[in-house]
Amino acid sequence: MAAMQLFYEHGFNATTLNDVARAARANTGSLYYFFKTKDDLLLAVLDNYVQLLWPAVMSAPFEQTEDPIEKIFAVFERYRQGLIHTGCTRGCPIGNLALEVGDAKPAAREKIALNFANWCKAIQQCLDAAAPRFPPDIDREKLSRFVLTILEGGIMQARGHRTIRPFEEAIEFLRDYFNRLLKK
Amino acid sequence: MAAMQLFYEHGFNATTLNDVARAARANTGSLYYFFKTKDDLLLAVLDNYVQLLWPAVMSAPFEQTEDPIEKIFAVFERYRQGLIHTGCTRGCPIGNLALEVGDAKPAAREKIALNFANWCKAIQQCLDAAAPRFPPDIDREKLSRFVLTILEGGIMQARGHRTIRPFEEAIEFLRDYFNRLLKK
DNA sequence: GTCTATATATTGATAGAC
DNA sequence: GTCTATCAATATATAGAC
Repeated sequence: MAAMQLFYEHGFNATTLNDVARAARANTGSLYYFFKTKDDLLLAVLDNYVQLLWPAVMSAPFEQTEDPIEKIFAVFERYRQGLIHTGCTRGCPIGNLALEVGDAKPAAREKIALNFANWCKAIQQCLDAAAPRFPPDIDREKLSRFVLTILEGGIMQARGHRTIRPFEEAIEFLRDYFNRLLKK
Repeated sequence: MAAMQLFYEHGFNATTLNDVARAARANTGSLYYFFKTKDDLLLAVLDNYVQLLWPAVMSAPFEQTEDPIEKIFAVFERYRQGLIHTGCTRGCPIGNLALEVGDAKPAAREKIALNFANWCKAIQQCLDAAAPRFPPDIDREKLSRFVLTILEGGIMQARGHRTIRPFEEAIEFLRDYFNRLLKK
């Protein structure tokens, strides 16, 4: 799906159907055989991201280590490598779309929320696996959302400053928070 | 400045100069007397946000309490009220622009980075004022960026889910982290 | 400085041949 | 299913009167 890459690189509004068709080595007319409107194409892209969560995001980092907490940091390391690889010009495709078209397109926003929720569920699996090490009053579902908060906020600043440092610092603080949270 | 409000509500690319002119009760032709291009208008808007940091963002929350740490949470409360007031459809105008046009327009990105840096500086003033209560190995400049990370990440999820909860949870976790960090 | 009018390009989308 | 051709609308931007 060529649109996925283009929306990721330039955003939804800045990508024309001409761009999409050219990248797919087709013509604009052909696009409309598959997608009724440009918004429909966006929804298809967001559905695609839902499908890609495990194969493209979680599976590799999760296999790198047995420790559930370290799995989380392996996921962050994957995003860190992505930022470095693009010179901190691109971050999280879902986060980008959340802020660009979130409120204007209800159907898209719901799929964005689903992407967020599924991402958090994967992280919560790790937190649950380490449940005995956490204080009993810690809500691990909320904590999984806080982990995403740190990821997205760190990515945003890395892109804003075009340097990986704010993202790396965010990882360090998350590490410090976990250290203070987890039983020794 | 009408463009500021429109970029905030609909984003940069989704706002036309016609929209801006109409909101300013003028005509598109008039806009070009003040701004050479649409990108120039964006830069002016971002400059405006730099000027507004203290009068429109920091001053009121900072005056609400003497405790420097509570000043920070007063700032978060201000953003929380903003989210609630708009039904979680709008968040941080700088964050929006950072992810929508950040990499495509270098001049804009630099002004976005300046907005981020100044925001963090204000927060760091609070952290420095509470310096003796922090562990000596805590880098308060980095911590100020982590505070922004949590703000922006929390706003993003609040908008994605169209509910204030993720933002409120982020505040709770920041509070918990500070509690664990600060000397009793 | 603000207006009207318009140039030029591009947009999302459609029609119909093959 | 993919193409060519094209529509109608809209975009940014300009020219020149007042």
